[in-house]
Amino acid sequence: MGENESLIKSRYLDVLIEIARQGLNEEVKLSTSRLAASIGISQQSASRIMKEMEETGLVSRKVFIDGQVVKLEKKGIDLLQERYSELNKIFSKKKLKITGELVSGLGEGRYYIGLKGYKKQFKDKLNFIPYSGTLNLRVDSKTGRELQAMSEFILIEGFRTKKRSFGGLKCAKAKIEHKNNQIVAAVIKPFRTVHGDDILEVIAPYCIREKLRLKDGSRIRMTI
Amino acid sequence: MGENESLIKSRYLDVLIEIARQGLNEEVKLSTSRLAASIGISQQSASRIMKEMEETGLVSRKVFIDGQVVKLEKKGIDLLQERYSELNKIFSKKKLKITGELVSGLGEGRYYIGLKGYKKQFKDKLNFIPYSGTLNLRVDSKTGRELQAMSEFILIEGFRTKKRSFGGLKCAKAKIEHKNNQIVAAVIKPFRTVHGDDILEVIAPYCIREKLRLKDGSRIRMTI
DNA sequence: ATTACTAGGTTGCGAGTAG
DNA sequence: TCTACTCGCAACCTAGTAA
Repeated sequence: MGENESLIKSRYLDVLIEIARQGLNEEVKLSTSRLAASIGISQQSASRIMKEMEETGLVSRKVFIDGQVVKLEKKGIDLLQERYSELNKIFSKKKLKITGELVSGLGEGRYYIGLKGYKKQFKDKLNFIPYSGTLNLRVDSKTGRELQAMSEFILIEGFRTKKRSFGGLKCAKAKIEHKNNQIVAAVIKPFRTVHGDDILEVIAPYCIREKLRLKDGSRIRMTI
Repeated sequence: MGENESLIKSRYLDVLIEIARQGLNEEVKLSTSRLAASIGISQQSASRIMKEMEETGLVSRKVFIDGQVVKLEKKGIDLLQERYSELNKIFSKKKLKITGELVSGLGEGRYYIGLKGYKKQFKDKLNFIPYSGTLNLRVDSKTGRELQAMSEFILIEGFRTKKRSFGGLKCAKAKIEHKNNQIVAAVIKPFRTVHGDDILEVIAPYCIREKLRLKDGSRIRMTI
């Protein structure tokens, strides 16, 4: 029944790159033995793979008695571009440097963070179990908005108990900088909150306020 | 005899990317089944592959009874970065747009291009057999220098006959733009030349001057 | 010099399952 | 849940070779 086997073998990517090096939008001469040598397989395998890639529509070929020319097809170029943008996302993550001033909260953070419905998600998604309490930081509102504009948030889902429902929140892993050390933490942004953009709620595996002997007005630096 | 098998399987790259998405320099939780699901293999294969990658030194792991955390090692990050820069080179090749004015040459281009020692290399490396003659283009010297500064040249080696030796040259594939068509060509840059940076010698599969009915002073546009 | 077939060995895969 | 073992079978590899 010839199922639509559209899974692309990882190996194909090596070949696509090898072709692309020589030309992205043109026919290039690439013999099976040269390809074989450059990606470290046998000439026979190179031959088979190029045939497969042609069948899959990644490349088109013109095979002659004394060689072949090959050209990347849209599907092949798309695959390369997808990989490129994945890697781009990984390596060009721009770090946000934030400086803020410690302020008093209302103390309700302590209550919410402790709830099981959130706690398990924090553990799974942030990779630490937060201390039951939040650190409230005042930042200038430009920085606050920049943070809001960030795309890469981790989502913590809301949940409901018999008595009431609790809203979701998004958060971003952060590192608090302190005497050349970095302390793992996270900024949380509840979807429903009383705070404006200029107040950040920060959680961490333990009580930062005590650990770093901070008091209201202390300045804290963080990277996100 | 346990040879130093340091060939990296293509599949490993998929895994490295998957880890890197979650954190480049930190321990991340990544269960074998979640990895399996996200790159489209079985849990068993994911388990085997992660073990292999640990042995190869691409990642380090801490395996617990109920999961594992994994962290990219230098070798793993290097591999990702290498790939990234390969793709970067491919996609961020900045195209040079050149406009020039046709001028008369000394006619010696015709002689050199025709020599077998060059001709075969042109065929192999440029993918066309050039018409025996060059098109001389005057460009402004800023453009000329930009071209010289380009990194990606194809090298044509010099050679010697019984009588004399002929010097090498570098060249760059180019497209001549003419009435919405692009004509394959190449700019050649002999290492020893009488021309300054402001004169480009262009070769093509046929006589451009006749084909496009050009005469001295005609303006030509090219992308490299 | 090419491409690519066949043949037979090797590696990789994942279902089943233990811990 | 988790990791990871065994094992049968499928996929993949390359040497030899034809064209």
